[in-house]
Amino acid sequence: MPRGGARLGAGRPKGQGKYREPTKPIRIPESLLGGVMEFISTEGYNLPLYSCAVQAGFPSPADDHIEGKLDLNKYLIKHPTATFFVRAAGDSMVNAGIHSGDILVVDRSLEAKHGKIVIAAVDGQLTVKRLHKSKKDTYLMPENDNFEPIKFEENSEVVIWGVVTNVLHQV
Amino acid sequence: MPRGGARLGAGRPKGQGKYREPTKPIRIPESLLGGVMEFISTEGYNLPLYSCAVQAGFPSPADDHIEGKLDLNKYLIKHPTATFFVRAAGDSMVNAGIHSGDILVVDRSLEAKHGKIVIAAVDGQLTVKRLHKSKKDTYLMPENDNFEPIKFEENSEVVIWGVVTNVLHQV
DNA sequence: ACTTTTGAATATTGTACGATATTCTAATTA
DNA sequence: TAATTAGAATATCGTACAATATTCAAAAGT
Repeated sequence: MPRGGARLGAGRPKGQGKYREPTKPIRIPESLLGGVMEFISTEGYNLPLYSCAVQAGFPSPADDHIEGKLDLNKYLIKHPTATFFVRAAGDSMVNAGIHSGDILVVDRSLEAKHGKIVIAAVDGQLTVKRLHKSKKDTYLMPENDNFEPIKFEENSEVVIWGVVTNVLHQV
Repeated sequence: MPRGGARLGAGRPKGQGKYREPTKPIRIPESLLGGVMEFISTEGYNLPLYSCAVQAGFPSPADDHIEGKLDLNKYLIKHPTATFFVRAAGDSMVNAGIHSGDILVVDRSLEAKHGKIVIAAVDGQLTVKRLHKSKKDTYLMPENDNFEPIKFEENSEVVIWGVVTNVLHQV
């Protein structure tokens, strides 16, 4: 004998799947499969960002500190095709907060303006310096008194690779 | 009349597709579709890492500086489910390379050992300090002479949230 | 002999579909 | 009347499949 029957609200409810939301099948290159799986399982590496800043009003519980969610790749990399990293060596830029071993995020698509910290190839060697432009000359300035400025000649072997946007320091 | 015919090597060659390699269809939650697309188009945000370090032998062209490829999320986040970020405020840790406005990567799964920089909630307020453990006492030490150490009592309102692994500084 | 045309062969790709999982309610049972 | 059960309804998921794209070389044309 029949049981159940036509009625409103029968059937499996939406959002009961593995991801609690609808999905779409798309094709993934095999080499990126693992990465995509991880990307999904971490929800796109969107991790919470809290704030140390003093809150208005009375001292508040933990949740009130939350500022939002952050994906480091999206936060640090504005132009994926124009970005690369450089591992800093030496202490010529400690005053700018760049220590030996730090990873520098470099954007090749940004204009190398006066005052920006840039990566330059000098004599086939990569160096990180602050760009100092005046009406007459352009210099690559270290931020450490033990090092000498490098004069930037138009037809010299000095090539600016890109502008440093962030420093990743290991504590 | 028939043309062509059975023969070796006929047909579309492998690796001619959009991704130059075989693909597999998998289901993606709709909310992550955009992120996954971006992830694929940037090949998993794997960007080149160059080295400033002095190379052995004669000055070398650009390619010789390459150290490999780097995905920031993988590099900075070892335990995705236990990691969160904190935006630093104030100057109490400048000597440790932490400036106001920096993003701190915090791993909740690491043990807060002596000497580690930690995020702690003190009076409902998040602060970043260096953990100083001696036989008798535990202190939260600022790395700036203008600030006072905070004594860590077992039953106090001080709770350690996690260990700072990296500092992301904007130049 | 060289060029062009044409169908065969095979990789690629988006999506339709069968199988499964889950939940609801009416019918049945205690 | 309350607890249980079976069938209906519908979302979900992996993958098979049809349609497409691309290349190759034999046949036809010049």
